[in-house]
Amino acid sequence: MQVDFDISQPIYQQVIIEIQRSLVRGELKPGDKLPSQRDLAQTMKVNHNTIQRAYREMEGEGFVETIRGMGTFITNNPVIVEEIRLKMAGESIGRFIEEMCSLGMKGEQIIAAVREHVEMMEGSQTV
Amino acid sequence: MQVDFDISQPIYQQVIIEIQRSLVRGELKPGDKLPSQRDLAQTMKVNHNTIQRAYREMEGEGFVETIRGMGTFITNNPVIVEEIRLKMAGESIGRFIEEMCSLGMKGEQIIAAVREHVEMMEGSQTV
Amino acid sequence: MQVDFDISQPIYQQVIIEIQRSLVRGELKPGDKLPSQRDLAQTMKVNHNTIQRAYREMEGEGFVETIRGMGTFITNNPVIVEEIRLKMAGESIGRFIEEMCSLGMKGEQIIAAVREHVEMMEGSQTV
Amino acid sequence: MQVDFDISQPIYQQVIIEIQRSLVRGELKPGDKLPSQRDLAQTMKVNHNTIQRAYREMEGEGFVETIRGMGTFITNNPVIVEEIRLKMAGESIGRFIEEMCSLGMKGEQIIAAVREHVEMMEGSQTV
DNA sequence: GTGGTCTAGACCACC
DNA sequence: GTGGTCTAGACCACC
Repeated sequence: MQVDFDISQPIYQQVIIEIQRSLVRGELKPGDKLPSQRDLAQTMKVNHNTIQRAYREMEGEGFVETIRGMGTFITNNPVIVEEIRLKMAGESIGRFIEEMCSLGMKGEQIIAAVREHVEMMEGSQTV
Repeated sequence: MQVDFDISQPIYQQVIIEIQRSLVRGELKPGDKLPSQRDLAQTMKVNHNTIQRAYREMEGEGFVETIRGMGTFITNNPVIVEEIRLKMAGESIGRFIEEMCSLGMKGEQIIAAVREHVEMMEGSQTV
Repeated sequence: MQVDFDISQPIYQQVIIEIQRSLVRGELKPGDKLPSQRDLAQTMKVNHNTIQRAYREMEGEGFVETIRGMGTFITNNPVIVEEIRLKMAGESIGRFIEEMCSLGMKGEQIIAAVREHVEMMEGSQTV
Repeated sequence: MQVDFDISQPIYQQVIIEIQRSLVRGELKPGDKLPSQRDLAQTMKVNHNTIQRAYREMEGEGFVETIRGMGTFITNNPVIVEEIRLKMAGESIGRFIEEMCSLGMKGEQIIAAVREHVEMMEGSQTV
């Protein structure tokens, strides 16, 4: 879980996104233990308080649970995987549509452009 | 044209993108003179070689023209605005679809999700 | 808002309680601006991060709203005063009943003892 | 008998309360010998003069008796258990009603709120 | 070992 | 001026 950080976003948010991606990709599963705050801090070369902030935010969203003295765990509820996936997809779509609008494209044009791109990709993959 | 830079991409590319955005937004027009390399370097607080690299890349794409002793100008051809717009839209769509695929979503799902989001936005504005 | 801290509870929680009490007592009202994080930190002789933690927790509960560069404000909704009052009363009752149970008293005994005490007080105040 | 101390109250009083709680919980019985002042001081990590002060106060209340050369004993009278229980309950009720009044609640409301809370607890356990 | 709290102090973004 | 982020490091509680 070694990543380079972006200056355009707080580190703790990038930590959250990395963990959520791992969950969506299936590398982490509901009930799994996350690395200890200090360990992950060392691995990611950031301060333990920064990891704690990330873990605490995720706890506030019900995505992880912290048991004092034991560690932090992905909430043991299979539903969260789908929840996180949808949340991340929604954010991705939001950013994308904003970008397209700033390029002067309107709703129908955006949908058409995405469809075109998708069909092009599927065509090239002989689906 | 004050921006914050991202460490995830060379600065000269970010400079190019900023200039292209200005063109698409209509703040720059075909035939307009760009700031001198040293002026822009100062404004953007980057090294003037970085600006030079950006201008040279754009010249290679036929997007700008440098006239010795006069400065650098947006190519005086109205068509380039649309070209740039489409190029940027295509890049944006590419990144977006890549993100969605990494979240496990497939072609039709992506199109449906975008349509849903667009309709939601239009619904809340048109009514 | 000068208080002495208790070692039995985190400082940031004590800060939250002090602010909630001020609200319930009417010294603070919905919409009021709280002291800036740095100012309150200085007044209370704690670190600004400790105050920030308190403010952030309250924001998570929808009790205050922070506007970057402007400050932190009690949520401008009269309903919260009653919400906070009920929340604090509930916590108070919970602690009390726990204490009484640890003294071996049961439900009806506790109610009877409270009633007795209340009537004694009201009697002595000529109500 | 390991406890954390509160700065809001003299330590010797906290020592007294701990001993009284042990009696009410049945961990100590009338006639039992208390630890020696120096032993208890070491266990509780406080100065032995603090323990001496606590023992002396309790002796003043007739709750313990010190026999020169033998040690300090809980007064060998079964009635004291009930006395202590009632005294502690009374203090607890007093603090509680003060808290509720400071939240703007009046006598009947307080009784109603306690009854509600108690019934809720019993409902969830009896069923 | 694991998380929780706190500090002092730095630097940033927005106004 | 106001909040936001981050660090290094301390000390604590619980196991």
